[in-house]
Amino acid sequence: MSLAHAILTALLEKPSSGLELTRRFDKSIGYFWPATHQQIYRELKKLEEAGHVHVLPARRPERGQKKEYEVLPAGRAELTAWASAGQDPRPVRDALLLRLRAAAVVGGHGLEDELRRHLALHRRQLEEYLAIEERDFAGDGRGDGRGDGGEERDAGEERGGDADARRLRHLVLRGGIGLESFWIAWLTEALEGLPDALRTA
Amino acid sequence: MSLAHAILTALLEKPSSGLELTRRFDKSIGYFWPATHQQIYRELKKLEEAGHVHVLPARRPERGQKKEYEVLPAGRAELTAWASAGQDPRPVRDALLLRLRAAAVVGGHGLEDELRRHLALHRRQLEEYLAIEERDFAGDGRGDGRGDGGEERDAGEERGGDADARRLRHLVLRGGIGLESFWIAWLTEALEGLPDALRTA
DNA sequence: GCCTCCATGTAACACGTTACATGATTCG
DNA sequence: CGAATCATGTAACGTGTTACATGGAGGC
Repeated sequence: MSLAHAILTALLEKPSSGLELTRRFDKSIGYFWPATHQQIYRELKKLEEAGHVHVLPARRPERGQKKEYEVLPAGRAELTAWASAGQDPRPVRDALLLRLRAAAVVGGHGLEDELRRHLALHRRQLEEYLAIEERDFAGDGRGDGRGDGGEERDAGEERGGDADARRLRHLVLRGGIGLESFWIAWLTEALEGLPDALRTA
Repeated sequence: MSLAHAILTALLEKPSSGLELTRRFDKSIGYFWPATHQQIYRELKKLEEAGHVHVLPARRPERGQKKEYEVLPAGRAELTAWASAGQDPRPVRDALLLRLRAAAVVGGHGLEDELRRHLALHRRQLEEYLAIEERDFAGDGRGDGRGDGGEERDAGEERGGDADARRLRHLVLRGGIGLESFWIAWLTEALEGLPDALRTA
């Protein structure tokens, strides 16, 4: 039920419509829990049925009209409980590792290009994260910062924006930075040691 | 369709029944693409319908009797193509990062314990990987090794067991080691900088 | 009027998770 | 014979993915 809680978090930061949520996800929470608008609509409906959110009654309940959602006390309570609950990490599922494993058995030309392509993707993502860090947490030490990863800067309210919240958001961002850095290091190592049989040229 | 290809890889290394595959997954391929026996049975059925594998005709097609599967040429071709194909990395989905993000908004006592618990889990996984590396790739430099992560040592055949395959399997294992090491480092950093408001004691 | 964008949604499918069902074999 | 274990399988559900449908508003 992680998506529901991701939505509650985003809605607490700022009441929004479904599409607005989708766009905000794309540049913040979606970095570590992406979602399409279909998923979000589906989940908003369930959250409403559960009494965790409701539509702001600024009239207009028709199709094609914006519906602004807001978190209800029950939703906040649910999120608070979930944030502290125990939950095992998801098992790793990485197709690239799997493909290397397959290549060990059947070979695989073109793998070098694929590794380079992934390396470029991870470098781009890392740059994006670093830019956010520079913009929102400039001058902060590790584990301390302001903002969460580039979202709602325009909103300008920062109602939960005390130092602790700031530190937590920076910590999350540093998680993303560390992950991308790991993949870049691993891919670089992989490309150095790749058997000639799997090289492209 | 990664699971299907994971199964093809495992079956090429050694023809097996569904349950045998499940058990082998648990200590090798399952480290980066876990699967339950239900998933594996479902997928084996599809692979058989697609003509990628077939049941060895050592009689016994009844329920409750072992069915030994083997990869057909079409299955090997499919796997070879997949191993070289392009495929974007899956987006990250990490609930712990999400919960830290939620805690930045609604708080969350008990998070410290949860971080410590995850730290312990990742340390255990790292030790498991390192033990495998020590056992199967002892003395090898980075990116070169023998074995893939602890499986089928008993099989003793290693038909694809040339130096390249060995190196690839070691590379995959080093991926796992690197990932666990990253999480350990990040969790340690997180625990150091955790706001007092989120600590358990 | 038409096209584009905004916004909400439906439908169908793929895949992972969990619980349970059923037959065969072995061991006490 | 009963219980445990091996082995295969069904069923139901949650969630992620992809494609498409519908209506309103603004611009040309």
